Amino acid sequence: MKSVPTPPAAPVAAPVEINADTPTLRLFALLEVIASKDQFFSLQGLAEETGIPKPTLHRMLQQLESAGLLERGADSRQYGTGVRLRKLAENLLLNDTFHGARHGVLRALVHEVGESCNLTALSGSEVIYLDRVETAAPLRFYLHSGSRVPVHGSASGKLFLAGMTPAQRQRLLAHAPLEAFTPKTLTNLDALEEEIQQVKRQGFAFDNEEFLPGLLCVAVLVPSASGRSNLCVAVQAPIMRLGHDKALKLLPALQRAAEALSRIEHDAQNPFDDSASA
Amino acid sequence: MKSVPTPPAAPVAAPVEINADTPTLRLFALLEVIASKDQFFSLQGLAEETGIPKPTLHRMLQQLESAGLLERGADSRQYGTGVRLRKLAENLLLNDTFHGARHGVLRALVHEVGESCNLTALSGSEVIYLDRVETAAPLRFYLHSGSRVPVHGSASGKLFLAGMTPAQRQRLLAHAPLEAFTPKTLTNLDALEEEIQQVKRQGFAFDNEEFLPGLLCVAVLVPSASGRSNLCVAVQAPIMRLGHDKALKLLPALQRAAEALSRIEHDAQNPFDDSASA
DNA sequence: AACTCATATTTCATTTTTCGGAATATTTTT
DNA sequence: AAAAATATTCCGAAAAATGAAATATGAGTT
Repeated sequence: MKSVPTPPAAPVAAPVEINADTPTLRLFALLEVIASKDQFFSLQGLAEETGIPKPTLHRMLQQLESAGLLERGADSRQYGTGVRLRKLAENLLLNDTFHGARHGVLRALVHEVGESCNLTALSGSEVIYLDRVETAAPLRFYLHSGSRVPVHGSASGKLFLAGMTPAQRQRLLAHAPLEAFTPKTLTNLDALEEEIQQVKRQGFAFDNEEFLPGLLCVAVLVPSASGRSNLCVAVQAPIMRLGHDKALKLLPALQRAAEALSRIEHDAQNPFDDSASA
Repeated sequence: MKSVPTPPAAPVAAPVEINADTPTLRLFALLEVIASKDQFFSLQGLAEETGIPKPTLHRMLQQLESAGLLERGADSRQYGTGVRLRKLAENLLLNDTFHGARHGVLRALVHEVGESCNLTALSGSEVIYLDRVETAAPLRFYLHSGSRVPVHGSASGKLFLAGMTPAQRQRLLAHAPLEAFTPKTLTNLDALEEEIQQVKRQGFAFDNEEFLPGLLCVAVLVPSASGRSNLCVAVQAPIMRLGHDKALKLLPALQRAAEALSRIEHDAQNPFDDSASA
């Protein structure tokens, strides 16, 4: 029996330690606690969770809010992440992947499969292209890094959705209609949910002309050591060159690339873990 | 040997402003500069670019490095972003389903009404743009999310003011004189108060070229389960395209979007409560 | 090897910021 | 209307940031 990939660690209220040597790093640690939430939070709640005295926490939050890093929700006692923080996060991911080892892996993958590939992440309700390497073939789609595509009309998007809890997924999808980009776009919530379940079972996702007519795409998640992943690798090609069956044959190469990408992060995190690459 | 004189170190005259009121925010602004780079950088280079004195910058970088937010390359004089920072960025985007959902609603609204729309909140004494989706029309105002506009010169601001008690309103407005941005700006407290009463009666607010000449804007509050709301949706367009009467016709669509936005937060009102609800 | 020049790091007195207990204010609940 | 919960402000003591100057390091050159 095949075990499903472990879902993210249960959101158990754990005693979060905000220990750092300097005020700034404490503030930063606070941001990390906040970034790990998928809910708005109140001063009181955060104070209890972190053990920071309320006046101190109040000042911290106020500072972050006035800087645009946090914002308050409709009920003004609730805080959430702000525009500025999101922009920083996007910039960080965008600029970070272009150079370095990840780009190399992507290039190798393109060389192996012969079609354009890209690295994607979820940002808000859209999928953003972090990096992309083009095939040499003359017929191509114009999609460069930094582009955004809808979550329900992209292979990567489906994978990210599959990694969420039903509540998170519902929050993201239930309040706005699913725009139809092509006749094949899944615009029905139930159909999409079914597809997502299948994606979860399979471990990979297709986009079969659901965003751009003539464009087929297969994606897999880049496994993350800790919890959910916010990274996908995908192959993309004109359907006349890459049909469904042929795309399936590329899966092993994709998986290998995903593993390699995963290892890059892992190695960076554990510099002493000398895994002998025999 | 090296025959090329000097690597064309760009005559960096670009004065990146690191202006913030607190050490922490300065540090954060520095991180933003760093995040916008797609390559490693040196202390010297950053110092020149930002104008921060070298000892200060050195301490900042050291602090960030020892916290794992930055890393140094093999050549120990080169800094780049660290795992921890990337992890934060990924988490941030991954968990930001609220913003994602709101963005989706906003996008649908823009699609429906054909003009740029935005989501605003009151932050301090100003209105901040939480999110914005542009129309495809070529003539547009350049207002991006994160912008701040005065409370007395924006449709959203008037709605927020209308939701306050007279005492709160007074406290906020008496603080500073009402700056005139255009000839139509309400700079007189009594006139503003009268307008606010009307807004309260109507349930929506206009900004008729009171902030930018030629810009018309209509806004409604996003109803909040608990009393006062700190969220608005608004349509914005050049007055030549969107007159007063035409704007009135868009109100139902706005209201519907506001309802949808309201539901997003309502659906997840009790984060820690999974059994006690009636 | 010795010198030079550019960059990196340490030192330290001064200024600025943070800290958080206690008091006050606001909102929600009873 | 009172009580309870939550949010915000005050303010003196403690901690941290600041940056000019001094010092250290290292790459390139003579």
